[in-house]
Amino acid sequence: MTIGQLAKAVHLNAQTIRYYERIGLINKPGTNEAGYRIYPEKAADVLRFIKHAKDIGFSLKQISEIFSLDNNKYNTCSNVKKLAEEKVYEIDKKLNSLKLMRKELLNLISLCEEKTDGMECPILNILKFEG
Amino acid sequence: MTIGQLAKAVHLNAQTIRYYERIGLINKPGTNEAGYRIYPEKAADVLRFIKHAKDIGFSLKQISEIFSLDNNKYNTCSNVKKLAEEKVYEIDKKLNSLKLMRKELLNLISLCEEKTDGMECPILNILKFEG
DNA sequence: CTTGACATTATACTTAACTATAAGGTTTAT
DNA sequence: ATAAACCTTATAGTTAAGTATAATGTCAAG
Repeated sequence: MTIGQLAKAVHLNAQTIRYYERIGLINKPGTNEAGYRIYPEKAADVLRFIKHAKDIGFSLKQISEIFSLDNNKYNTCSNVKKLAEEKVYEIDKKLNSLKLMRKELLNLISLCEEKTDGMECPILNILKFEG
Repeated sequence: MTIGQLAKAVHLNAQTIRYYERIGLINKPGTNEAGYRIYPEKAADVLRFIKHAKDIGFSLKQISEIFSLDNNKYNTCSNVKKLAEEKVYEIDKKLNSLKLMRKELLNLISLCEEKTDGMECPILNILKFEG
């Protein structure tokens, strides 16, 4: 498939895909006689993987780290596995931060619910400088 | 406290704090006769809140949205509460994405563990274009 | 057989979030 | 009293991650 078809399939624009190629995040695909990039099915999976990883807060550089093992002659399955395990650990840290933030917000919300007349909004109170 | 002291307390640099003030994320504090910014204790809490929110993937703009209610004469406690509830919802979406990604990674890892001799690394296999 | 929708490269612009530099004023420590 | 370590504003530079533009080539439909 061409870059335009791929772009449509994964909801990215073609520029972005070329950009990913330029920075070495994805491999150069083969081209047809006209020099058009022709992508295999798998390319869409890779791009979806990237989008997904980005959505949850991984940088392109971090995503590259996972992929880069691919270019390394010395990589063994266990190296790759180790990196995947590190990413799981990073995800766990993010999960914990999010859960904490969630709890704090719910806490603020419940303060609001306890608010009685004449009292200032407790959330704003916490967020203001000159309290 | 001065900007330097505040910066040290929250592990940000002073430039960043001034930058936050410039973009309107935080309020201008009062100044002493020399024109030095003098911050109240609460400023550290606010900056910590910002760092925390940033860490888990909120942009400064999104954080501003929470704070901006502060400058709005019409804001009532229930508006603020509503926004906090929306943020909880955003957090929940992030949590779900992260959990999914975690599951996918663990899945890849278990494929590695099932790998037998002569087989290519299943993770790399999935991430390669020309499979 | 030409018009419009695609593709190519190369270069420049944009936004977010800093970070550094310059040119100067103030405070503290010796 | 003078040097170091702070503060001020204003301006410029940086990195990440795109997005847009220009100039040109290719392909498919009427």
